Amino acid sequence: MSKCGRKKYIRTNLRQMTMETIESHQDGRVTDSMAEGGSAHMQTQTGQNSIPTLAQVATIAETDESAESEGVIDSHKRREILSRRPSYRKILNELSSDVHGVVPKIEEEKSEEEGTPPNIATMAVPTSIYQTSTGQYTATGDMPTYQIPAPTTGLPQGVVMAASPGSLHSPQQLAEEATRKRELRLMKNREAAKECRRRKKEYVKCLESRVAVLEVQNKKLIEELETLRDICSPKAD
DNA sequence: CTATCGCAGCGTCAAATATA
DNA sequence: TATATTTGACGCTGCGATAG
Repeated sequence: MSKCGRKKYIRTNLRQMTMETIESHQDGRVTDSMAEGGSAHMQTQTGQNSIPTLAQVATIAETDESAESEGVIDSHKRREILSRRPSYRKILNELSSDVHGVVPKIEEEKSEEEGTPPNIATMAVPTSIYQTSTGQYTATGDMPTYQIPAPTTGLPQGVVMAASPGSLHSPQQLAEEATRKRELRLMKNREAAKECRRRKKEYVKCLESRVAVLEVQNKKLIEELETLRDICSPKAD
């Protein structure tokens, strides 16, 4: 693996560790029990648990160091270990149903009916609500105000719709059709990847703001506890 | 000035997941 | 179940910071 690729791999592990930590703190459950119960996590279709535990992830990161020198772990094995989590949208929605007001909620896309401009979703974020191209989010943290170009609903300019399959005759036409389909697929995936990365960034921001909120809450509760202790058990002087 | 590093973003592939 | 969508992983590029 290249230096860059490996760096990103470790980063991914750290993200999973962070999520496990945050979610465990959120509802007081330990990570393993979350994987078992009806939480936001899910199992893959093959029945394998999609969530590596903290220890597993740490082990992965450590073993990867040695594996790099040995050149042992291939990408397939990694994929098995780091199998996919639910989408960011899903995770956030799950979290938001647990803790209202603390976690932003990603709603389904309905910008068209709500009369938003065709290409720009204005992000007026005075306090705790912000909107994205995929819908409306709420957040308690200090979210930046910015504009996100809404995804184009139709095909981008320059894309010509396919002729009906029945109209194709020669092998050359079939090849052209295959090429066109591939280009269309690549273009759609390109856009999807951009959108996915944008969602991921929002997701990370939401988690960060949530951490900030919870830290403040924690601090207040500790102070409150100290106060109550002082009241209940005054020092005998 | 040049080499190196760290980071962010992009395009692509492949697999997991969602949906019709 | 077939198809569409989503996202992790990878490799690559460009940019700014820093050391030599």
